Amino acid sequence: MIYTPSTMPVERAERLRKLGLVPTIQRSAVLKYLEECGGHPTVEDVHRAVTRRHPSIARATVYNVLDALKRAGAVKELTVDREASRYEINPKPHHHFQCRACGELFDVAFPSAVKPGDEIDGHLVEAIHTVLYGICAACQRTSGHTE
Amino acid sequence: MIYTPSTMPVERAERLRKLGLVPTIQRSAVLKYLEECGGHPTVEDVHRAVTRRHPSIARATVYNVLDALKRAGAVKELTVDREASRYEINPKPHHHFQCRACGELFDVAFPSAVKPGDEIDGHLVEAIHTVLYGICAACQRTSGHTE
DNA sequence: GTGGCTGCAAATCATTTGCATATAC
DNA sequence: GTATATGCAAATGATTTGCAGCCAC
Repeated sequence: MIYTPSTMPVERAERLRKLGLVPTIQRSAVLKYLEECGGHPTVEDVHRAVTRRHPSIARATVYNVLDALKRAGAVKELTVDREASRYEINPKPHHHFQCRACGELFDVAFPSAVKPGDEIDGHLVEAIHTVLYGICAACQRTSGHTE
Repeated sequence: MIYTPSTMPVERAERLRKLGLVPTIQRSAVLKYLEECGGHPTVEDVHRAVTRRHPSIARATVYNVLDALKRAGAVKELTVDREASRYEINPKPHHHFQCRACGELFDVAFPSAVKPGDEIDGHLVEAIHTVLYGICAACQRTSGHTE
């Protein structure tokens, strides 16, 4: 097993500690990538990216790290249909739109009819997960999107 | 291979034909179960139920049948997080609520802030998939639901 | 030192696929 | 008879797990 001792910016180590996580080079690298990419990478995306600088990071470790970051509230897991999970830095509340032509996923913002704290049929709402499906702006311009 | 010749109510055979599907006993049985159960069964649920009367139905056939019914518009596939897909008879539009205590899935109705045909950031919306998470009415009465 | 993490490999689970055979019409 | 479905088994792909060795503190 190749296990690289941690060297990372002090700020990110501090950031991880504040999240209640032992700062390791793997966690630092994953967090750094998520902050920089700004999109909705899959586990594979994260693993591929992080592997460039740290070739020995295991796929299972990426799963572990993402799960730890999720439980610490630093990132959100995003599941659309049965595709591989995606992760994003926890930002202000928003929803997602997936284009059925190109498959791309977009952040979209719109008012929700329901908010955390609301009650529906006696059920207490804590979180809302909405995905819109359709044709994205770019694909509408490309002919052939109508089926 | 044991392949049972079809015997089914004329109405359901007709129903399947109107959906553009060759009526087979397997399709009839799956449709019948979905109509009767009224919930959100998984593929395994459907397979287990249908197997009682037709012991030789293959799991793969249940997948095929559900997919055919879905493409024909008779049922909807429902994915929540990374759990196994669930299927429901295509009813009037509604959303779903999942209890994080007991895991149960409920149908809920509330006005959507977005409708099919709307545009958001230039993206054309065709469908909306919303899942609410929280504590259901029954689990709120049971102490211990607050973590 | 000690408990928490990691790398690696094997296992699991839902779903898909290939193919020979049976059915609907 | 022909196109379509089914049963069965093996393959796939994402995710999880078990475990021995390493690191943070």
